[in-house]
Amino acid sequence: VKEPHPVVERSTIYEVARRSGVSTATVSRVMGNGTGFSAATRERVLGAARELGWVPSGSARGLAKRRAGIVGLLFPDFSESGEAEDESPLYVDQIIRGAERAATLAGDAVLIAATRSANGRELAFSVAGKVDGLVVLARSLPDADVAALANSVPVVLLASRPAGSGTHDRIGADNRGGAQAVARHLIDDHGCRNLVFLAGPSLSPDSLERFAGYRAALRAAGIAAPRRPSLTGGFTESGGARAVQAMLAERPVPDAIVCGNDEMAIGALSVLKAAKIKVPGEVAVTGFDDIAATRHVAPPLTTVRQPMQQLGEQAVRAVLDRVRDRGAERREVVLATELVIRRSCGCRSKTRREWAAA
Amino acid sequence: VKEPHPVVERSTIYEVARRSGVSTATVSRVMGNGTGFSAATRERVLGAARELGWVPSGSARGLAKRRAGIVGLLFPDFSESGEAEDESPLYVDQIIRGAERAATLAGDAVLIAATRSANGRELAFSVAGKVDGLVVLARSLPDADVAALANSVPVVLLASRPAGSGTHDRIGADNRGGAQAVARHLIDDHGCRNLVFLAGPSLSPDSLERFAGYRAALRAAGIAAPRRPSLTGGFTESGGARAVQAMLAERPVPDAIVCGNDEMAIGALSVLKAAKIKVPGEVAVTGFDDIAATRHVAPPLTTVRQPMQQLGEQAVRAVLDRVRDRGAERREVVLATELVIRRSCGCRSKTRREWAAA
DNA sequence: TTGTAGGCGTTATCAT
DNA sequence: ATGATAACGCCTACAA
Repeated sequence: VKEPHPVVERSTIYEVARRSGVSTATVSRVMGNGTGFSAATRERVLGAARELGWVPSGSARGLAKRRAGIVGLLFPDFSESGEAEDESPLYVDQIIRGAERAATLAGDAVLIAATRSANGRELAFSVAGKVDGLVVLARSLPDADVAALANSVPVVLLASRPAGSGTHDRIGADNRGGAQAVARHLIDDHGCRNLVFLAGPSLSPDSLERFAGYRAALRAAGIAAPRRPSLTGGFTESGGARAVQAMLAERPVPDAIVCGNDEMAIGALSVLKAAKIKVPGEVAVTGFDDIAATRHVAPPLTTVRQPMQQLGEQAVRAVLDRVRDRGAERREVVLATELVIRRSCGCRSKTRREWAAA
Repeated sequence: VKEPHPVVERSTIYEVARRSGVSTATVSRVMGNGTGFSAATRERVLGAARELGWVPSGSARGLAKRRAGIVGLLFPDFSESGEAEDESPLYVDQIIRGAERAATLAGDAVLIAATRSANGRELAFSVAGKVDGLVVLARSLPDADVAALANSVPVVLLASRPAGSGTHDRIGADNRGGAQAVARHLIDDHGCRNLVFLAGPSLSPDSLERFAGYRAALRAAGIAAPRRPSLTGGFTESGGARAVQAMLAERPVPDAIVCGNDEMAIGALSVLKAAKIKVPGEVAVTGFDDIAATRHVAPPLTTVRQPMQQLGEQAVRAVLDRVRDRGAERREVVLATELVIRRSCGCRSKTRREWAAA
């Protein structure tokens, strides 16, 4: 059976103009929320447009206005890189949501593209042509490619290496401060002295910064800390589980395991449970990001909240601003992170403030 | 301090042509992965492009080829509709991921836009102009608007009302079958006779279908079932919690609570726990979707897996196919769902098959 | 292999 | 308030 499908040959402004008895200029005026036409004309034009199912071509419009009304978001997708499991996908999803919100609010749309294994460079330049500006999430592309990209279109770096990383606008979260805060809490409020840090991918700026904050806290407490993280879990749940498993086989249980993100902490929790090691009784565990699952695991995870949606929002706002004024001063925004105390650190739902008071 | 920012005035094909000593036609050829030029020319052109930081304008290209190389994804965002909490955001995020993957694979990009309270119609038509085709997630727009949209651009419905819903292509999951499967499992394998269904938003096609499947299972077992769900939780965790809370105050604890999605089931679990009602001991609880958190709650949630990424993938594949051949036969795809047995139903990690064997 | 030139659908500048 | 009419930056026959 051959089902007839309504063929929609896209109509043009000319047809609308003819049908409504005006010039294309007038049609353009009523569509471009401009002014300079009577109410009657407006209705006629809108009516004709509706009848023809016409919507102005974004391409033609973009060409004429030299503005596509689209901002791109480039992020890395590691889901095919060996691991069957995605690497902190929730983090990226939140950023996407934030970006979408800010863009829509500004009357723009957002184009998303995940750079995978090899296609990165090519993909990046493909989307660069379609957008007015680009926000590039950390580890989406090699630095050289990012530099080249920035030579073709306004680029804002997201969650990348802080400062000195070049001449681009940059939005990020205070990873260092957040990590330092959890570690300090563990040390000061729970008396931990023997801690270990479970790091993410070695080239993750986030992981690097968090480790730096962790070290700073230890240093401040006069506790020796290794120069490099002793444990590595690739930011995934299974990676975190494996790392802790291995640790258990090699050394005594520490006072606390400070994890580079929530997924790894959750993985840690599960192997600790399987090994019948009590959390937080025998060892405290903390995460980073504050993804939804942190509230559901047992015990609820103490972690550091990162304003993920805001990161996305601020990033597109930054590109949009730069698109409007390419000569503007370079922007560098660091959003605050917040210690979220639950049970896995040893607290019983007390807030940080209550601890301070005690 | 006024930091100088590298101003990137976008260059054009003309400048590249001049700089590399060829015509614009040749430049176009080497960019459009076409053929018809010597290796030497190619290098010269590419070099000039790189030096100028030139990438072909998507707008100009789209206008000339009558193809933007972009497909749009429209989804609803309920996060501002009173509830502070998002409604099953994870579901949408997965679909976005799938859509992105399929689009990138096809050499296209995907534009995302969330329809909120009022902006819906306007937003939809705005993105319609920027894309070659549109996948519209259920409840993004009133039916009338969808119909109007489809009159302007190829539209594929995602997770919407099945069949008869008009003349659009449609991709969905077997919600009915999945719901029927869990319910049957509860009845046949766990001897439940007194079940209740916790529904989502009343106009959610997914919720409707799941309830229908639930009823079918009861009917098949000779159990009376109400025509309409007795409990409603708006697909959110807090909504699910409230609904179960209310239920507890009004009637005896049932044998099982079949939830319309995982978030509500998780909410149910938490109030049940607070009320010291044992799951699955006193009451079984099941979810739908199989989001990540289902594995972390206690007890792990028995649920129905829905291939969320695949939904997104298939949907963009469908639009892309339709863009290529507007006269093609209408497509209607229903992806299979899968019963995922964990502990909240009363099973001890047994698979469905093992139950069948027993 | 390469160049010429018309056209793609809008917007915007001048006129009127 | 409305109409002509150049751009806008690229693609693609058609020629050479």
